[in-house]
Amino acid sequence: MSHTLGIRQAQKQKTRQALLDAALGLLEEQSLSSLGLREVTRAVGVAPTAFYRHFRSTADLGVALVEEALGSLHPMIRTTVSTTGDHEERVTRTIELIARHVDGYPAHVRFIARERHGGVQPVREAIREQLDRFAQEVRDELAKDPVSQGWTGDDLLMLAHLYVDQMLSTASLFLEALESPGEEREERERQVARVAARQMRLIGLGRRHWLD
Amino acid sequence: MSHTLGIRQAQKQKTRQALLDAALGLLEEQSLSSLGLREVTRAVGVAPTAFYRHFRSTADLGVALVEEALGSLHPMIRTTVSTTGDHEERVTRTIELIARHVDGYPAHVRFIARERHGGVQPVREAIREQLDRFAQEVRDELAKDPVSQGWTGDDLLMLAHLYVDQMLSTASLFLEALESPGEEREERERQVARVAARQMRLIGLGRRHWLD
DNA sequence: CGGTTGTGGCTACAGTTGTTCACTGACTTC
DNA sequence: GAAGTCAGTGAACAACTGTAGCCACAACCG
Repeated sequence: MSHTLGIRQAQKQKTRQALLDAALGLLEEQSLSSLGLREVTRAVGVAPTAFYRHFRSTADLGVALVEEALGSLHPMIRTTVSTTGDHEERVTRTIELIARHVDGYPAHVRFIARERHGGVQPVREAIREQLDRFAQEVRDELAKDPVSQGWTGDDLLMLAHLYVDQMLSTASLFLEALESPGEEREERERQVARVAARQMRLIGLGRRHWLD
Repeated sequence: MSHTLGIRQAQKQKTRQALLDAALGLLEEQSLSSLGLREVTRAVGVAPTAFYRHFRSTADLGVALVEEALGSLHPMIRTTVSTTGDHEERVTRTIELIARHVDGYPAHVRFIARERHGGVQPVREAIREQLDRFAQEVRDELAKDPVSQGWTGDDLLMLAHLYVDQMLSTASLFLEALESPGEEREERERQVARVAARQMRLIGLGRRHWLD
């Protein structure tokens, strides 16, 4: 299926990616609704009008960024939730994975947290769509677990949403810890991991006693 | 203690409040980091320079808005968490209260949800400060409950944070429901209330089995 | 090879922005 | 009642914004 792009298409993808990267960098200290098209092109080193060859507007670029930040995350979610082992083990592994992802893609995480409730409607919707998909996937994995016997699909979905929200909230806290002055950082990361682990453990307890 | 303001001070407070109100209105469809000072003064009907008599910058105005949106909410939190009755009853009453608050002050709720992770650092910090205070207050109320016997202060605080996050997330969902086209609105509100109630019930279950 | 396509550059335009300065005139204080 | 304070005004500034029209030139296709 993979068609080798012509030199032309390849160059276009390259500048497009440069625009996305530059925008993501600029969004570390402002929100999308204040991001200017000229600002982005200036950072890349292309003419302002070149922007239109790739995106209709900055809102459009924002939607593309959502895809980039969350689109490739679905397989990761599925495997994380479905890994075997006892509950305690799964909790620590999930949190470790979140921490690693935040370390690897801090700008993406910040972007999602910021624009989830941000001022640009199409971007908000794109994020909500992706998160809803996450919740559905988590529910599907939870359904396979023997603990879920007797649960209604509705209840499984509400638990899945709780997990997804919890994961995103934890990611955001890891991000804050990441921005701490050097010496405090590790300590704050450990504390975030500790609190998050106990919260997930508590939710897991509620889950096990749901049908009492 | 309450000193009657002179006519002058009263007028000043009045325009200050007008600026805050106008800003809150404008922030329904954009984020603080893109809010212009001239935009605000234009909406109020005063000269741009008048803005400086009240705020150093729009970020400064944002911090004032945080105070207005959350400052007066502390007594409400305390009484809500501490009300007597069985757990089920408390859950539905809390959610009812959140729904009512979102109905009464939708712009404030939107502002907090939007700027909690927004692009303006001083505002983010102001919100975090207030939410941390909420968590501490919730912990203090939880500590009085006999169910909390044997709990460490640390564990109570982590549970309190879970509750606060859950409340804010629920408020944001109510807000989305509020913006639905007329006929769907009530139905979506009911669904949000139902899911939120079950999530809080599940957390409550985890809480009761924490020390097993 | 020759014609077509399309990415990106350049110039220009009309609006907007934050901030400054000197100012007015109603209120407050002595 | 005179002197002082200070919220709000108006004009001017340089810098910035999104968008339009036209052009260059490298890559593509027949």
